[in-house]
Amino acid sequence: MDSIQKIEKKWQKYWKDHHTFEAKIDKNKEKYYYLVEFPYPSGAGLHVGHVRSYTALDAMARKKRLMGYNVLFPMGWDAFGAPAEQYAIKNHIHPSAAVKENIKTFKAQIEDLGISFDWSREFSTTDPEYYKWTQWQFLQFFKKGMAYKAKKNINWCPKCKTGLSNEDSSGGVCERCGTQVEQREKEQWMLRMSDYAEDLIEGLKDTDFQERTKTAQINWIGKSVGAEVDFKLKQVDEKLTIYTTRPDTLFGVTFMVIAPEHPYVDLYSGLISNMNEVIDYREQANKKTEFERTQLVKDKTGVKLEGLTAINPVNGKEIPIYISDYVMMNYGTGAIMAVPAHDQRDYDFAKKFGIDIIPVLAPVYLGDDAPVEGKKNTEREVVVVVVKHPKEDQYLCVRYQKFGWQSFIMGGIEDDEDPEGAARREVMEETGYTDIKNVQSLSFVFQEKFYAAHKDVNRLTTNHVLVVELGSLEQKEMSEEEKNIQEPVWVSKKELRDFLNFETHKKICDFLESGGQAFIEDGTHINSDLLNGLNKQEAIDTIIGYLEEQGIGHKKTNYKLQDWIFTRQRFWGEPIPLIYCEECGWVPVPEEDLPVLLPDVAEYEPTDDGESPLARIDEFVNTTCPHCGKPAKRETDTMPNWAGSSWYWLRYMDPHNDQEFVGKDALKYWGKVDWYNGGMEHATRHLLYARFWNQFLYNEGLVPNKEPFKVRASHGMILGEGGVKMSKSLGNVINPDDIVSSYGADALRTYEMFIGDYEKEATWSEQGLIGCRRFLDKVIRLADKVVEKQEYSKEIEKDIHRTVKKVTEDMDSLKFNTAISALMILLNKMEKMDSITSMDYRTYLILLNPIAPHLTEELNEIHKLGNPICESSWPTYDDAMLEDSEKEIAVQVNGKVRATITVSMDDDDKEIEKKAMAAENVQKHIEGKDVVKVIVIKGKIVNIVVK
RNA sequence: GCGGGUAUGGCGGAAUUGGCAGACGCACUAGACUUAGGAUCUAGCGCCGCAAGGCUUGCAGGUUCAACUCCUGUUACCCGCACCA
Repeated sequence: MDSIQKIEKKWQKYWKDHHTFEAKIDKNKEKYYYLVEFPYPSGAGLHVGHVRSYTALDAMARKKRLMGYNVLFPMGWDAFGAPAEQYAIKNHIHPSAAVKENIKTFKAQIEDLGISFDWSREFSTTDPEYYKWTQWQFLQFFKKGMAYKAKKNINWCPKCKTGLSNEDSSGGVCERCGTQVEQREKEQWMLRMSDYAEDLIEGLKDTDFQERTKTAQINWIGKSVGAEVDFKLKQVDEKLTIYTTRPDTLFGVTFMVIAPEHPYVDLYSGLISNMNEVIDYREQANKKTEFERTQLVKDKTGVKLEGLTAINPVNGKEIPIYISDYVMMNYGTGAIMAVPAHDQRDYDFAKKFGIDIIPVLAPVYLGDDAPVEGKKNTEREVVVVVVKHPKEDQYLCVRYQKFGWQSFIMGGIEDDEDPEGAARREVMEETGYTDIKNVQSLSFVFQEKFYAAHKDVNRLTTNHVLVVELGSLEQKEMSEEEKNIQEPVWVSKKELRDFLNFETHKKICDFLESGGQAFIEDGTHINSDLLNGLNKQEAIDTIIGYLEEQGIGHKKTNYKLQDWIFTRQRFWGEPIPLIYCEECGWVPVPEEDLPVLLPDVAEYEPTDDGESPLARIDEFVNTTCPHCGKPAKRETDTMPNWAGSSWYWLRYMDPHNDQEFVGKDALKYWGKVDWYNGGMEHATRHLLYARFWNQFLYNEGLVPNKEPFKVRASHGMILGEGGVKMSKSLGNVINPDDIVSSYGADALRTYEMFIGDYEKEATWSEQGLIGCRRFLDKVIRLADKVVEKQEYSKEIEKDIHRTVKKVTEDMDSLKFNTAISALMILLNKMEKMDSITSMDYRTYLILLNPIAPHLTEELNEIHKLGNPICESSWPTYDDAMLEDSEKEIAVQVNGKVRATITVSMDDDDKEIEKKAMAAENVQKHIEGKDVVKVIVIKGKIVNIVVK
């Protein structure tokens, strides 16, 4: 046999010469469209991670073809972007030259792997024939008002000297270089992606994406349902509109916060007496990077607007207004109502600024004695008083002898009392301490439902928790009788939890220890007028109804998803095909003038002034208005590198069409991508952009499906030996070329498919690779046993059918590792036989072909087993051949395996039971015991239960 | 903080969806053979134990004749989002 490399080259040439993998529209065949994310052709060349996903889809594609499907499996290049530009800047050559060079390397590497891409459909996003249509589609957005230019604060990377979309500056750093982004005001082209927020969530239902991909998208879109509420300003006849998801807590509003950039700050600067302080704060906030704003989460800052207040629309209370950078201008209305009792951020702010905290929602606990049905229901307002020792770290508790209660001091609030008064009275009455220095009401209120045995009624108590400080231990005399009813006890902080026998009082300990926190869970509304007694959801519905009735608010859904910033101030991207005319405004370049080509000059450096390098090229900039013919200027910003990848799968269907971006017939036949493979890092960027783009085209009637992709799968990363990420600096990068030249492409492919769960990370192991090479060598040696015969060997006939089934199913669900394992098992069996038939061998080779295509073709040819495998069909299996007539099953005694017995498929349960009981070791374990039960699961197991 | 995920021998990982845990591969051990290699073949290989046997799927409970699998709680790690009201 020739060397591995020679064989691989030979078959690669064969497939190329015979156009084996070129897809043609064939209405008699069912289509299947496999897509793998096209790479950015970097100078570093192919990575073993690319090999993993390309091979996986290649294996599925090859198998589907053998099964008779018309498979589209294309490849191309996503070549706009920074690295090529950097290279060009350094070496003063046009980026397209560098791109051309890199593509050549990449393509040769992929061809060496024997991936069955249809190269007749290859293109690069940087080809003018391609980006002509990217520009054309941008104009469709423009014409529908879906692209607009807006001056706004954008994310600016000072290193790359370009604006970035929110998706590209996630976490406040530039996706490309990791630099902290700054906020810069700039005019930018935007695509109205936020209009599609709901559709992008809804559309997920029509896809089979992995759960993690769906949730990543849903989180990014960030839908929240709430209400907008208008608060009148006291000093002027104007209202401040806020957005909240918790309109049910409206009665607990004690202040409001607006974003530092909120327009009201300037609008009402005349009314604000501390404007200097406010402006100061705003400037500081502006200087903070996104990073600083989010890193200092805990520490709230802000300034009160003196002289400007709002009125709570539901109770008429006057409410102070603050500015603070914890409220963002770009979400909701840039203003919030603050309810410190029920929002942690508001709570932190209120604590820092000494603002009131009013609980309006109380948790409801069930007492130890549950309410009894049929008993009278009564309600009571109650205080629970935590008394601090004046010197020691101790708390005053009470032992209520009669009921065995050990608790804080408790008591009812009388009609003419407030909670504070009740607290004072109860402390004095029950414990005799009189020197009460200070009573503080905690923002902790809870309700408890229980059966009050001493009164024989059901009770619902609303418990107000107060903290009392004593000035001294001055105490009035208490009678023995009183002490017998209730005995005051000082308990140290450490023993407090053990002493208290009320669960609710332990919760008070939690609250005190945590330093206080907002209550954000569900409960029952209190202090809330029409909402009292309702739970969270009921109250939200009720109050929204009320607000709408009164015309002071309405239900509102908000999304975090924002419009797509679609311009970059860089050279190496698609020029935006628009012209600015003093007379006519923005005018699209006429379709017949597309593409607007990137000029061919040697100045690619980005500029500090935020202008694209294209702005320096007069011949490019100066043109005439297509509308009125007067002198006009071209847009000089370019598109982001996500533009070209937002529709490339459509172009593959019809890549050479110079009349349309894709022909109708091709669209109709190939439809949507059936299986799309790509990296997890694109779950919220490329994948969202692509879906948005496609949905827009769908709404314009330009494509037949609203969702472009059916299945989305992603491969796990391949880590270097030792489980660390492969990186140049660690020097542990595996170059696929080296592996191919020393072990062969088939061995590399087999190994990468065998390495583990396709969707999880995997660690590279040279030894593992060698193991796979050995496996292929064994397959070669197996040929020595072959005798010509057109039927399966009786001995392994069933094994072959089972393996066909296993491999067929596993390969469709990315379980390549178990498919290969099944093939190894079958191989081990065949190796033990004296001879195998040519049909055994050929079937085996076809099953292995999708994984190791070169070797299997070669063996098939040199042993004259039949047509080239790529021109043959996938084997089928017979269900009747899957089961053995006899089977070994386990016999358990009390769940422990004690023996195995051989049963025939025709044996009935009685027969099996008889055999099980007869087994020697079973006898030993049931001897002298009662057989309680015998469970026979046919074909699986017998379990004998004894006592 | 919110959301998603993972946890099984020395290692990568299997387990028909509740039915013999550790398939298959790697590493390792012993032996055979040789053309001395990235060999090949045979046997062994979760842990404790001479054995009988016992223990074992992150940890603690529960349901069941039977739990890696279902339920409750808990820990650790990974990923995504995050002052989003």
